[in-house]
Order: sequence, then C-alpha cells, then structure tokens
Amino acid sequence: MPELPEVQTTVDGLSKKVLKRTFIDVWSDWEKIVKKPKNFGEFKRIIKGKKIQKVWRRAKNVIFDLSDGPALSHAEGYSLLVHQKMTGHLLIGNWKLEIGNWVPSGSGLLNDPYNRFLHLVFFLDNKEMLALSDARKFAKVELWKTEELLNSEEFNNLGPEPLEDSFTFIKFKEVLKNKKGKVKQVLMNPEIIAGIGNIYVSEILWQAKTHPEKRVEKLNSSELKLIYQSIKKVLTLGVKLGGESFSDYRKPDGSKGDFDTERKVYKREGQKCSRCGEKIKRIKVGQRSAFFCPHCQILHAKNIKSKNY
DNA sequence: CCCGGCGCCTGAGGGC
DNA sequence: TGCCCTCAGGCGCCGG
Repeated sequence: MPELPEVQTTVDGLSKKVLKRTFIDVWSDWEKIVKKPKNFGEFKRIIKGKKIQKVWRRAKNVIFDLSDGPALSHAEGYSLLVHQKMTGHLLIGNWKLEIGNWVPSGSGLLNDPYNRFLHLVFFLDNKEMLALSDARKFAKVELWKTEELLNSEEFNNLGPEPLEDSFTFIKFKEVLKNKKGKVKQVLMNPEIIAGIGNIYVSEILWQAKTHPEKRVEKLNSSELKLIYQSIKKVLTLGVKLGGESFSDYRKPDGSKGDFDTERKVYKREGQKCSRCGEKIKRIKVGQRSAFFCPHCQILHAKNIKSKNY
C-alpha cells in the first residue's frame, strides 16, 4: 500500500519513538507474515533482547537495524525488514488483547477502524508496542543478518532513490535508457526507480502532462525533464504532508497524512481537472487503474515544451 | 528476456 | 438487511 511518502513518514515517526528500545517479546495471530526465518519460534528467539539502533527506508521497505548490545556492528547485527504492501501500516501505541481482538488502551486515535487489524505486535522495554496492522495480510516481515541483506539480490536489484540528491536528471535518463513500455508501468517498476506506486505515478504524470500509456522510449528530452521534475516535486510534497490516508494508511501514531488536499487525479474519475476543467478519466494500464486528464495528458502530444530547459 | 496473467487475502462500498 | 459484484496503494511467480 504505502508508497515512498508513506513509508518515509512511517520511518520518521518511528525514529522518534523506538530508537534504543529493546524487543521484550513478539506476538502474532498470523505467523505466516514472517517470511524469514520461516519458523516463528526461531524469529521470536532471535528478536528477543535485540535493541533498535536505526530505522531507515529503502524503496518501500522499512528497515530496523538491530544490535545485541549498545553498539551497532554491521558484521554481527541483524536487520528487521517490513514491507507493508497494500494495506499494512506500522503503529506505536498500547493495546489490550481481549477475546482474540486487540483493543486500544489510552489513545483515542487508535479507535480508527483501519488500525484494528493487528497481526504482529512487538512488545518494547518501555511498555509501548510496535504493531503491524494489515487488513489484507499481504505484508511481509523478514529478519536478516545486516550484511546479508545489504548484499542480497533483491536489495541490489532496486533502482535509485528518487529523492536522493544523486538522483539527477542525468541519472534519470540513464536508468530509462533502453527501457521500453508504457511510462506508467516503467515509473512504477522498483528495479528502475524505487518507491513510486499507483497513486503517486498518476499524480506525477498529471503534473508532467504526460499520458500514462505514452511509450517511454518515445519521450523526448523536454518530456523527460518535466517527468523528472514532477517526480521530485510530487514525492517531496507527499513526504512533507505525511502521505496519503484516504484508505488504509495511517502514521505510526494512528493519525492521517495530509496529501489528500493535493490529490489531483487519483480516485477522481468523473471530477473536473483542476487545471483545465475536463473530466478525469480512469483506464486500466497493466491491470492497474490509471487516472488522468484526457485534455492535459494527450497520448500523441506534439511540441511539448518545459520551462527552464 | 519481456510481457501478461494470476495468486496472495480480506474488507469496503455500491447495486439490487 | 443481505447478497453479489467489483475494487483495492504491491509484488512474486509462472508460462508463452
């Protein structure tokens, strides 16, 4: 579910709460959610007593670097990886388990129904809990030796982080070189660029006035520049506003992100384009919904020019 | 190698 | 109210 802005918001929120905390215990009613190690008992045995030294993000993964003692050593340490997929989100709070259901104790925000699908709960040494709520149970949790994670194929196959300074226009053109396909699908491919999902890709392409089905190999330099600028602009705004919460996603304290006010096309089928007034359309691109303005984002656009180029 | 299709799961919302 | 249908922010796997 959560895309780069939501995962970053999660990481920023968690960093304030869980650094230097130690895992006391872990509970689950869906042990399959832990993919590595496959045996939940083994997962629990390793995780107990581990201290959280760092929380960070790579693509849509939340990663907790753990140590046995006060110091962090990459050679010896473990990393806990959480991918929230479609409907997962990490929460910090207090709950009580009553007849098989977790009920919030204390925080009113946690009465939000989207925060009640708790399938994995870590108990911390300050009496707080780190919980994963996931209605669809698609999320995955993996415990790695840090070194092995950093050297893993799945990690090294990931494309660049679009908000890093090293993601320049040159770099953008480089990663798209020899790539073919519809621009929407290419931008959503985490092995080409990390972190862009179905919501933000529609918003980025609206911003860039590019049709989602435009072939990426046919984009000219001006169009590429506009898309590049739009990626930076939209994702930066998404992070700044704490992500999008019209569906499942919530911040670690259970509250909603504020990107909704900036949502121009996603889930706005039939509504007026805020730029030109034309009705927003929805089509399927690679079996996923794409929202766009058929007036601003025409497939066979000619003479598109970007400013400052 | 590339692409499309399906699977994993369950809940929400709309039509009747 | 209930039933049935569609849809859902991700991604891995499989087969053509």
